[in-house]
Amino acid sequence: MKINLILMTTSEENYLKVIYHLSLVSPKGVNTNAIAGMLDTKPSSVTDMLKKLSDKELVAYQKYQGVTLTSKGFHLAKMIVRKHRLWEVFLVDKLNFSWDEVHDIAEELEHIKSDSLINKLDKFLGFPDFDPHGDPIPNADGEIKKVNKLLLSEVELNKQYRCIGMKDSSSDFLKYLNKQKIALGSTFLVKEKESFDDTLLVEINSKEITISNKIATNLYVN
Amino acid sequence: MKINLILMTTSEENYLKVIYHLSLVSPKGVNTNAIAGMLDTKPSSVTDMLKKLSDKELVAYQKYQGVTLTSKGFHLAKMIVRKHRLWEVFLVDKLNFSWDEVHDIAEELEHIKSDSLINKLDKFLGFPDFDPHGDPIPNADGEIKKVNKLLLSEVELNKQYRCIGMKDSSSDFLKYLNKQKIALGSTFLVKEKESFDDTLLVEINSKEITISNKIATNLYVN
DNA sequence: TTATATTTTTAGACAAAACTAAAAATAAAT
DNA sequence: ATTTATTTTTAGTTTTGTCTAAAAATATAA
Repeated sequence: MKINLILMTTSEENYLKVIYHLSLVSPKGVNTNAIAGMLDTKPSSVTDMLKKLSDKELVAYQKYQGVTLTSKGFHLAKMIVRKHRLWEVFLVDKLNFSWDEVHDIAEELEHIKSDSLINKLDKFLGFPDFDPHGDPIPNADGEIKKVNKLLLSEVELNKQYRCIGMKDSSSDFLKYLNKQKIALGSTFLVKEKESFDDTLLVEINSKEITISNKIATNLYVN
Repeated sequence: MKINLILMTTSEENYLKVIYHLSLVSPKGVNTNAIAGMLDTKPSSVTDMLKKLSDKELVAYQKYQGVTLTSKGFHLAKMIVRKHRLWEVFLVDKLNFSWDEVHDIAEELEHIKSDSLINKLDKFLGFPDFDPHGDPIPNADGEIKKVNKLLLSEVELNKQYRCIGMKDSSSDFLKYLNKQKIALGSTFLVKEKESFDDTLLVEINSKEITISNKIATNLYVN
């Protein structure tokens, strides 16, 4: 699929990316308000942009019915996600940023338009499959490595698990994890689950700590 | 000088950069038409932008009299040039782009807004003093390493010189140099100068070639 | 010095992407 | 099935950066 000819503005790319992320949760159709919320903009602005994206055949849009991505739009969205995550790997692995600092910078870098740039970057980084938060990096064809993962809140007691990603990659959450010395690859063993509030007693890096349900529902393990 | 608080659009940055480059040649004042030519835009658009930049106190602008950069504008311009050239080093040294491919990509990368990014990149690259075309890279304070250089067209006969930069860094010129196997660091020895058209007979990398005056006036040596 | 040419600026218009406020459609609740 | 609430869209503005066409200033030439 050669669709690099399509010239996209930064704004269009941001909409496409948000629709992509939201459609992973609600594949039936993404609503205007949800998009507006994610982009910190007004629903009326979203409607305008949906018409534009629809004209470009990147989304299927019916008034009042929400949007879905077309295959073109889906592929393009994955390419933007690919760029974002590759740049995050670069920032952490090569420039020594910490994982809670890279999102905003990658948010800018993802809009640089050059296929050869991103493919050379990919090679330079050793074709990584996952970004610093454990999110999968689509390859040049848009293919994504699937990994079976479950939330820490759903695991069996007294079995070893390994941290492989975060559902929430906000700076605040990542800083909390830093404080608790939880990182990608940390091993978890859930010893007890408090039935009242689902708080977990977890052995992590051979130290025991308690983890709230809110935290546990944002950590992926396998 | 802390002027990172000033938020600049990509367009404003491009104007500032062009005014910087032009003012190195005509320090008395840069004219509207010259700016329009460099940015491939209309003089009327330039006038509009000069007013904007003047309001921000980045340029000193008097109707019909051309512009000069203020110290604020001068520093900001050097920071943009710094980013451009550091990204060029990254593209060539780390991603293995050739020197004639990097300009357009660096043109986009130079507008990424993050001081820590550019300073970490600088460190990652080993604090280079020159970009792949031999142009000096301003440091974080805006200081530029001065090097005494002269044009190949101005050198004495039968003396060794080393290529240290190009006046013209266009892709076409760089491709010509590739073909002639001329690169940064190549050694030149001018054996003859044709008085009629100033064509040079040059020994370069122990091979003799003739070099037109146009080429010779675009190569810096020392 | 007056006429001509060039450069620069003004005035008004346009497209992109956002906004506000009001209207219309859909969903939820009585 | 109405009424009420929520969501979404329309209509009309705004801002940024561009444009064209015309006017004004400056530079060049006769």
